[in-house]
Amino acid sequence: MKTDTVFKRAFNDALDLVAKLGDGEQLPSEPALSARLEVSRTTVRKVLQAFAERGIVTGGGRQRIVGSTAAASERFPEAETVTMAEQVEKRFMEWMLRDNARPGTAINELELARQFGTATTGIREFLNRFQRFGLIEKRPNAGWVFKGFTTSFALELFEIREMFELRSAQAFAALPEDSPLWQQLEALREEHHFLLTEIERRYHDFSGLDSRFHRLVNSAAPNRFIDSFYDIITVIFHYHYQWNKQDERQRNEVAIREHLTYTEALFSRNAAMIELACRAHLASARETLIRSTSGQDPAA
Amino acid sequence: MKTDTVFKRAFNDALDLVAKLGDGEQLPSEPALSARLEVSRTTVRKVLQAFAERGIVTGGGRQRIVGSTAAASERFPEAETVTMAEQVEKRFMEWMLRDNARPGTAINELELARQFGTATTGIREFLNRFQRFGLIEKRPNAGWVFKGFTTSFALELFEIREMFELRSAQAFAALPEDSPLWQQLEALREEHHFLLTEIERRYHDFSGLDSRFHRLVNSAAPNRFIDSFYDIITVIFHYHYQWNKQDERQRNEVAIREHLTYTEALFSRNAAMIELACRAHLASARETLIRSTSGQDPAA
DNA sequence: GTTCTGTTTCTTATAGAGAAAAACCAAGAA
DNA sequence: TTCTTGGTTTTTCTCTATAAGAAACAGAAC
Repeated sequence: MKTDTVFKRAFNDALDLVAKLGDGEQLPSEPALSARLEVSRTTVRKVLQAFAERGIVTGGGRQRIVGSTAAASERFPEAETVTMAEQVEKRFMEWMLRDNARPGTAINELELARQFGTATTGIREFLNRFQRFGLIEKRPNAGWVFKGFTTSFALELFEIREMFELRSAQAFAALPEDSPLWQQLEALREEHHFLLTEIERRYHDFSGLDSRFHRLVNSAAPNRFIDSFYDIITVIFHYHYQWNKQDERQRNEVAIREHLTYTEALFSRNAAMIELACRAHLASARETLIRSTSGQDPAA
Repeated sequence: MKTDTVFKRAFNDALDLVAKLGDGEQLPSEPALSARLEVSRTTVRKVLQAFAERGIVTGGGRQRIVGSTAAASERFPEAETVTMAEQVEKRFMEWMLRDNARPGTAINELELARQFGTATTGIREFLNRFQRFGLIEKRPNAGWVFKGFTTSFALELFEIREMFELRSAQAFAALPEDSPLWQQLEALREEHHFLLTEIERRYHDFSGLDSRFHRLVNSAAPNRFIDSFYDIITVIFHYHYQWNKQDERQRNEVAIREHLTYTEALFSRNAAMIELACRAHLASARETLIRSTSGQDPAA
């Protein structure tokens, strides 16, 4: 059976919306809500019905009014708004990174399913998608092997990343003066400066900024394979950051400064400078990743 | 329920083996057969039992002898030896390339399942794996869209391919004199020459040679992401060749000559020559692919 | 005529089950 | 001791089923 996470998330979102509208106000139409909440009208109607039952809205048909219980109404817990597939991803990444799974470990669909409390179907689906990360390998009819979060993984990942990023950075520099990307770059520069002033308190926010920065650079000359590769980077770093807190503040501060140098170089449009700044930044990012790999490559 | 394609394929293979042994000969042990046929001993035993029932082998335990009916025994038809997943891939690629599906077409799991005569699970699994080809896109809770086998697909594919191949080719040139890869390259050169002499009759054989040649170049400095990307190339070309027969003989002859120039360049270890030869070959391969794309990119 | 709601139909996400294949275990033969 | 076979357990592959969610349809309201 499907989980009703979509409904629950929409319910919570709609609750915020209704609270913002205030008591006695008229609700938007179903199609309007559907667009706003980014779910189908079917789900909107289900939410609306739940609201009616709880007295959050009164009246029906075209006359739906925000009721008095709206503010007091209970939300669904966050945990119930994540889809099964997302849970599997999260749990698997934790298993891999936090429990420090050894290279060569056999991955057992059935066992993972039991451990995660889901059906095997979901595990299989995840593993099939996850295959492209280059961390697991399938042996037909005999399960999967974990290849290990090893040094050579990090090296291979960064070899490609460097090729892609250098290419995109040069493409960025070649952008016409009036490209909107320059303004976006300027805006990101501001954000970097701002984060630097608040670094003590908000250093965790760098992760998201990092991703947006590199995606912007990559968007100068879009290529679906590069985008897709960047998805891998993003996921790896996302979980990696959550798990490796060592020197986080300092690492991030260094990275911000590197981004700023890199940004300068882009604005200068000087190919040599760009290459230098880009290489320098990637080299230090690589170091960080390597330091947290298991180090042990499986015997060939 | 699982298909018994593994058993049937093993049965056929074992039949070949038994025929080669000849009447009255002793069979290898179960573990030996398991290794030879590349299936588990469980399957070997099932085959052996089937052989016993058909009188293909006589005796049991450690004394299994090839019987007289071995030569006359019926094989399972090829069609029954391909696994469901392989069938789905084949049918889907045909749907995409041969039926010339339009960019933006919605892909319906249920409909494909009906069309291919399989359960939806298998379709889902395939689509999830196929996602990395960059030809389809998932919209959560609402199926998949086919992005189209378009010109920009071909361009993006070849942009990456060129980056990877240039890098690998230079790495190849930097290989030590005594690397075994040089001999393999020499052997492939021979094969190219030989194929050229028989080109009229055997031009279809180029496809496999092409794949082996480029994989050899890539193996100079292994990188899992490059390998994985090359899997995509291989599959695309495999099906593309089956479908686009136009000028096949001539195209392949040109490509063989390009490979030979490319090989010369590698042996020369001259970076500039290598780049030139590699670029030239990839450019003509790209042209071929572009000519068979639908050409119509979806409106942005 | 456009936009809305009520209703119906179709599709996706997930669970569950069972046969095929692999992996394991123990006892016997070489 | 090492390899082989017979029997048992575990895991993968694939199908079926069903609630959740999207999409299509039709009539009503603006």
